[in-house]
Amino acid sequence: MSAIAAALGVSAATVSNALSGKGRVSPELIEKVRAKASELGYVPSLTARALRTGRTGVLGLVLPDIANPLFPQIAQAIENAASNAGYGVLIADSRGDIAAQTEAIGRLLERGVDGMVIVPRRGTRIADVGCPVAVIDTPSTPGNTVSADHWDGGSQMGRHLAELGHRKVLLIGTSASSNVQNDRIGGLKAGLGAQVECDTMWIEKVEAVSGEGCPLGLADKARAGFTAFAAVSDLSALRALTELQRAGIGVPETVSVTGFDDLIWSAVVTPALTTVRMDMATIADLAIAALIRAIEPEGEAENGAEEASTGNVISETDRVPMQLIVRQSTAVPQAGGISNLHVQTPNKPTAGEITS
Amino acid sequence: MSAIAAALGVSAATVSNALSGKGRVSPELIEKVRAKASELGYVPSLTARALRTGRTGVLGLVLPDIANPLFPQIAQAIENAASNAGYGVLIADSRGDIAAQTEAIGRLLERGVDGMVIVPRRGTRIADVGCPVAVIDTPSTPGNTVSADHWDGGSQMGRHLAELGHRKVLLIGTSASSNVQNDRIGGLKAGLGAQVECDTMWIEKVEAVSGEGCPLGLADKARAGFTAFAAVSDLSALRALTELQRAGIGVPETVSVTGFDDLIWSAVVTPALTTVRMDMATIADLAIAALIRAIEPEGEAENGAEEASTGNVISETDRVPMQLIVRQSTAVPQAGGISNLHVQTPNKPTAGEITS
DNA sequence: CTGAAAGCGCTTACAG
DNA sequence: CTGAAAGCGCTTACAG
Repeated sequence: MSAIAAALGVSAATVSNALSGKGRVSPELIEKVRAKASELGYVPSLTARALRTGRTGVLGLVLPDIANPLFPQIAQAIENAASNAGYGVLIADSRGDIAAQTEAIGRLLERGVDGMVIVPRRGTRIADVGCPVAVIDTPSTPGNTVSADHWDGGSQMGRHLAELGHRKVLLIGTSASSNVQNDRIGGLKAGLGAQVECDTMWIEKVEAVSGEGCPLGLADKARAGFTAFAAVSDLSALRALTELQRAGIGVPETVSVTGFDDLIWSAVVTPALTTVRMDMATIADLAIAALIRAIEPEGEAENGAEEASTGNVISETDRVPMQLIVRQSTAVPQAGGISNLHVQTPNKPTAGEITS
Repeated sequence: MSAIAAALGVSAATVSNALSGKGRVSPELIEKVRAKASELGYVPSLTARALRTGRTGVLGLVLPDIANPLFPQIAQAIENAASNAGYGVLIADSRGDIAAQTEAIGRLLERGVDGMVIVPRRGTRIADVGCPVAVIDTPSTPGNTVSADHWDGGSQMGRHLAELGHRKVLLIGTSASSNVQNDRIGGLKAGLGAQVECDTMWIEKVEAVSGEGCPLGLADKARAGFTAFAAVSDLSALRALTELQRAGIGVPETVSVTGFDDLIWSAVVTPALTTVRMDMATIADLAIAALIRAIEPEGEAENGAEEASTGNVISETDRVPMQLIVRQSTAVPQAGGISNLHVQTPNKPTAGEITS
């Protein structure tokens, strides 16, 4: 910057004003400064700017566990939204335990992030940290900022299954203390309606398995009359699908298996999984926008409503609809259990049918 | 810092020296400064330090595609290694195309990262950027800094399959231009040995499928005598597994399916996948260590050898061994194709057997 | 062993 | 419309 100022015989202040468009500088000078800047390959020092303005232009992303299969979707969406808004993204891994989450938040704070996006660990309530925070959890969690409408996603799936004629459905979850899972299950039950019988099975996470793995007894469930297995995550759905297939139970002609999240493999397995997808791009855009509103001093006076009792945690409770992605034509078999009524989808690959 | 100095009646320089242990300050004063600092809840401004020292303490992580299912493993390992070394990690997504990769690198550079870890897109040769770069690709890629020994991983898998008696193996890859995949396939062939017949099938990535998906014709291959399907990624292995199961071909009693990378679901499917795992923790540690060696001015004179013709790209070509994880007891059936010679693994979950 | 001074590169009131 | 000055919070030679 001083090089530009020297070359042009003007002051650094003028160069700064010209480049930022803040101060009133004559159009001709602005042009000259710009030209010189690009000629000299000028790259502003964001560090110096940060020291002066007190803002680093960096946002933190705190996740319960980076190893989570959903992480790629989240990270990609946040990174994209942030970089469109001119912000960088620093990652922090809570590695499971809650102490590590606090520590991770602390590290980000030390690095001077202007705000952070937190996907909290189950049951964690994010307290007031030293900067604006957008929480992505579920609409039913207090202090949530923006998230997918998991309940609605569940209800879409439930209606879909009910419409296909399923009357006995097994819901599969992994954590009864997860707000997300409870919302999804609540939605599923509501969508299935009162005349559909359903049970909920809470399964444990598998650490390491060999051979036949850790069977859930799903074949018995199928024999007991369950025709649909609705998992609250694609990972559980995949576990169910392979266990059923292995037991010789045809999917989807005998039973249907559905998941949640549209993880990368769900379109790739045979048969592909019917699932519900979060609109992470929109969620990320809203989260970043909320953060920026809190960070950048808008001309207007402060809204007041935004920063209520939660302190820095922005509570707006935006609900972003989820998308049902139907990949199996999971019509329930006729009473009697004939297994080949199912109309095979042609082999030519076609785009997954996406409903609303 | 100035608050501490004022409270103690010393200079800011002394506080700085006391806290950093650089200058020679009397032990008693150091203690007093420390006490005051923690009493005042002093948090040093990393921004100011960065401006002064020219180093930000932040490393960039550039990935070909954050949506890649391997991303969680990589990001977690890098974040962990970096934060142990006192560095933060800024992420950048190349979102597939090569222009975006260049742009992502540029954004990180503008933010003043001290160095970066790049997992390059296939076929990309990382040129000299403005800071130290550690490249994670394959040992056979020129300019590679550290990576798993994919060839060795393949050969471990090949030997394993050969020992189990497989004599006709189908290798499955998705990209003939990928160095990683070619290394893995080269290793597989070498490990299988000359007396094992093998074909390589290059399959296309599935964008979106519905119903029966996009079958690879694997059932025909099984009928043609292939008894093992060795994919170079767990994703392809999963695709193969579900397609074979769907076609009524028993895995593992009729054919075996193996993958690579030990992605999260590979232990969860039935039957669990035999796979090969990268030691990402070690790879990350080596990458970060190499970066730090290049960033932090060690007392000694520069090594010379490290920064050869590649400019800032550190070429050390460390090979980190891979781990074979046997989850299926995939003994090949007796000649004649009887399908129930396979000894079922007991249902009790046991830890996956990990070999070297 | 300790302190005064300069400066990293910017931006922001404030004068002119 | 343009410039001189101060200062963000640190660290690093250099004196004392």
